[in-house]
Amino acid sequence: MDVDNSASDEHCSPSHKTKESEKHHVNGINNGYSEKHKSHKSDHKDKHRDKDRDKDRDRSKSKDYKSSSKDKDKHSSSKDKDRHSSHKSSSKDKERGVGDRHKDRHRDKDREKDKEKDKDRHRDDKKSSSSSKDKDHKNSHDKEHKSSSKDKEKDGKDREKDKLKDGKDKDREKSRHSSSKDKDRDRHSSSKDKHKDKDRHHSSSKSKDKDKDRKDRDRKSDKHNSDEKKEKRYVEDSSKEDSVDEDEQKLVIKEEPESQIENEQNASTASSCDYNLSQFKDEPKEEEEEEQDIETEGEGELTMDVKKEEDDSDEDLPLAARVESTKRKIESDDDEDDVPLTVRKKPKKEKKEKERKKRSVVSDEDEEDYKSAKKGKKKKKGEVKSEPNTDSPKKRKKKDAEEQEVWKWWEEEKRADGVKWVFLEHKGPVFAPPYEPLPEKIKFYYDGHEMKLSLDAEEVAGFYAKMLDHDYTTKDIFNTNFFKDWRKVMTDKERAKITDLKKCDFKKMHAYFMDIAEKNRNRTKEEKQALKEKNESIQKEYGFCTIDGHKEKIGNYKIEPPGLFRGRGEHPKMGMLKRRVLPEDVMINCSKNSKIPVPPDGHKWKEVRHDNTVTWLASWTENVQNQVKYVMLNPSSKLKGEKDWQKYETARRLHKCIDKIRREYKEDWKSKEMRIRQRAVALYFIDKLALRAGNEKDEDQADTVGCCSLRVEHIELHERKDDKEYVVVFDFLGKDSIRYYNEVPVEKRVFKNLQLFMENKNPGDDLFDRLNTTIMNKHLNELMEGLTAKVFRTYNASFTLQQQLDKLTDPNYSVSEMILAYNRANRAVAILCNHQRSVPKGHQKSMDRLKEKIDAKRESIADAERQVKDAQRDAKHGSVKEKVVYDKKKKMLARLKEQLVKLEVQETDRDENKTIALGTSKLNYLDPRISVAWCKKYNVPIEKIYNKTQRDKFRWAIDMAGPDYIF
DNA sequence: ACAATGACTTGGGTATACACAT
DNA sequence: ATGTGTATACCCAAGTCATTGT
Repeated sequence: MDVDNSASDEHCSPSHKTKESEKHHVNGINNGYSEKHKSHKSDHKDKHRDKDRDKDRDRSKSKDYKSSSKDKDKHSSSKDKDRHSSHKSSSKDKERGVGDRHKDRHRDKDREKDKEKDKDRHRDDKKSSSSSKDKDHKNSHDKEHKSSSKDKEKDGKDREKDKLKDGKDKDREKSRHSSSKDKDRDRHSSSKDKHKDKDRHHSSSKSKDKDKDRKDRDRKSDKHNSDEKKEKRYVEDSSKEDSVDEDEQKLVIKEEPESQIENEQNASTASSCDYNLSQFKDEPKEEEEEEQDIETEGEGELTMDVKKEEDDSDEDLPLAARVESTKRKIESDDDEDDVPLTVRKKPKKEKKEKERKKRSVVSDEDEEDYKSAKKGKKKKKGEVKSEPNTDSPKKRKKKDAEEQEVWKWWEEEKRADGVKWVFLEHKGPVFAPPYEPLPEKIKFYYDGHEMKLSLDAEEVAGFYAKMLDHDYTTKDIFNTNFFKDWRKVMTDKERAKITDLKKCDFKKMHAYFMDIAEKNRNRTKEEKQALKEKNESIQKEYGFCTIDGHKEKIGNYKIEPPGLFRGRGEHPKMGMLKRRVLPEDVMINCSKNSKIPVPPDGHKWKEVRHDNTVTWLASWTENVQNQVKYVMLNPSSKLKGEKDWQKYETARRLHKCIDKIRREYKEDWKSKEMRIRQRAVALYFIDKLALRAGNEKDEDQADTVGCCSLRVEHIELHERKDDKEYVVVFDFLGKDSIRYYNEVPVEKRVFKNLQLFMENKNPGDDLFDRLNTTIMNKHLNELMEGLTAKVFRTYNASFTLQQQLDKLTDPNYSVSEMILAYNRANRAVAILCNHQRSVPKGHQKSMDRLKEKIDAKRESIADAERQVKDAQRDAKHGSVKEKVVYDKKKKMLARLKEQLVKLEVQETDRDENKTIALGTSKLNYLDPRISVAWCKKYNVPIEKIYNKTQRDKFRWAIDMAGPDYIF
């Protein structure tokens, strides 16, 4: 078996996958891809609003929501009402306060819901049935839009399937009504939001919440009726099952609450698909056949294993790979690097405590050392500077500036402990400029009347006014959140008067801000220059720090200014006020004996710390999401660079054992234990499709998922689709609410497993109900030290790049063709990682222009060809002069042709790139040494691949990697 | 044992700088 | 020289994952 082949053919192979996705991208994204996907999402949300409204109606009986009820009057359309109710529910959350919410969320909400459920049940039943139909309808509708004309046929099929589904839904509906306890199921099918509240807690999470237990019991008894048969089988099979499943079976059968509380763990684990395994065993024919198939396969693998183990004890590398690894050993000290990297991790736990105690003593000494070291270095540098230089003065200046900055930390020995620095000095962060009040003549109007706002209220109003023509202000959640937070900063008087956002007129303010922006754009050169210089001087002072004797750039030394929170996707907190950060909020981290930054006049820091186990220089807690924000170093710094390097080294270590891991998870697809099967299938997706891990999310964040948090509604199974067998269609919103859509043919066994996982689950249920990222990563770490889910993404991205570069590069290419090849390889990775961007505005226009240019160029080439012919004729019997003319013409023609090629290349490149963002993968996933090696090998100037910033970030790689570097 | 938190990486959007054509 | 379109820098949100606290 050849590593390369197995990797490329079965896993994440961009060659076939790329085409697949590219097709998709071309067909799907082009046609307003992102809009559609947004609407897709909001459709989804809308379904749940119906229910929310009902809930709210009930609530408003007891509680008085002043502003909301008035709002309601203003909203005339029914659509508005729907939205309105949905943000009301989110504002309720906020009223409870962030801190409370975290602690009490589950308990309180559960209780509330329990009470309400009874009231709402009937209505909900109706709603949910209609909404689920609605959903199907909308799905198919969506798909119609999604697919291009090319996919019309496919669409027809889909629609048929949707019809089928409709039928099924109705059936489900019937059974639901016949059931006496249907709360939970209702919640699943009708409200994703609610579902999230607790049912999304993975079954593996062992909740102590009594309410939850009760619900689990309810659910079980639900199933008990319909699934009796299966459970009986359970009893029969139980002896064969392993212990975990046995426990679950007992649980399902027993209905006594006590035993369930006793077995809490299993109670919460037992979910709708608990019987699946035994049921699965009930269709043995096919499975047995398969098992045998696989077993024979397995034998083959086994013998191979033995062989490998013979010649390579610790890593089962095939020959090809071993050559690579030996190459690597010779080429660089990479393998040595592995050692300290791994060593570094080990002692963390033990050491941390010791460190903390030691630090104060040891670090002081060290700091002294470094301080003197710093001085020493400075002297050295001075010497270097004064050394006679043969270059011209200009050059010398430039060179010096560069040389001085370069710190070849990668040639130094690494620290094995968790200490990140010994000496750290900086000037603290830069705060946002204070608020500048509006000029007198710029006014705000409420209900048609001019109104002077207090300073605070005006500032916040200004945040909104600036965004007036942004999409955000059309969203109700945004408006509600903003209005609520705005009212908080108003004076009592203002608050009493301003009760409806719709009556607020920010237009004058908006115009004023636009005017300022316009003026800023039209600044004269001198003004721009002055501004630039001012910024540079600020950067010079605050943008750098001294760390272990070296001056390094800080990443974000400016503290975020106040404003309105702009969450992505359907973020429940969008529009909330992001408070101004004061020095009193800011924690400073630096050396004890450094010059401690001075807070702005009349202020003091929240705290000054000297923690050298972290890399941040300053931090504060942001008020919207209650998250800590940090001031950290620039990517060009040692601290970041070393980590980056380490990341790729981990990925390379994965390369060495990837075959074994793949073999293992394939084996686990047959496991008796559900949790292992789920883990294995999920890992397969993470590996093959480079999915993100998929942590659990709170409900006060946008609803997005990754691999482990996939829900049943996010995949569709097709035994056959477009001539392919066992196709899984993924359609979900991932990080940043970017849609992931992919049709993936999978192994039969995976397909069957997925069917099993999905059995008897509702769309809102977790696909992998026995799995979360913690379990996954724990398992991965057992397979290889330092291995986590995201390493697969790095590994597959980098490996793909290397493969694609090998495949796409022809040594005879011109530089521009080389760049095209590189970009294509880069693009394959971006597609694999689903890195998208919205089509830049004016793309079509610029494409048209490019085409015109190309046409023009063609014409001039044709023209030139004619001229060449003429000149040739003249030259034949003409003088020397005419021959020179001929040569000239020939050269011109060649140049023109070259230009044409360049343009055409540019055209392809740009068009292929319009929906794909290359930057993210280039910056975060591709081992820069691969690119550097490629450049060196084919004599492509590194500047063509990496711009200045990127070269700074990857300086270590540029310095380190030779043309023969292999990932 | 699990939720919460902390630290750090990854990610797309947007304002601005810059390059390039006219 | 100017305008236009693209590339880059900047911004900060949103992930991952390990550790901490309860």
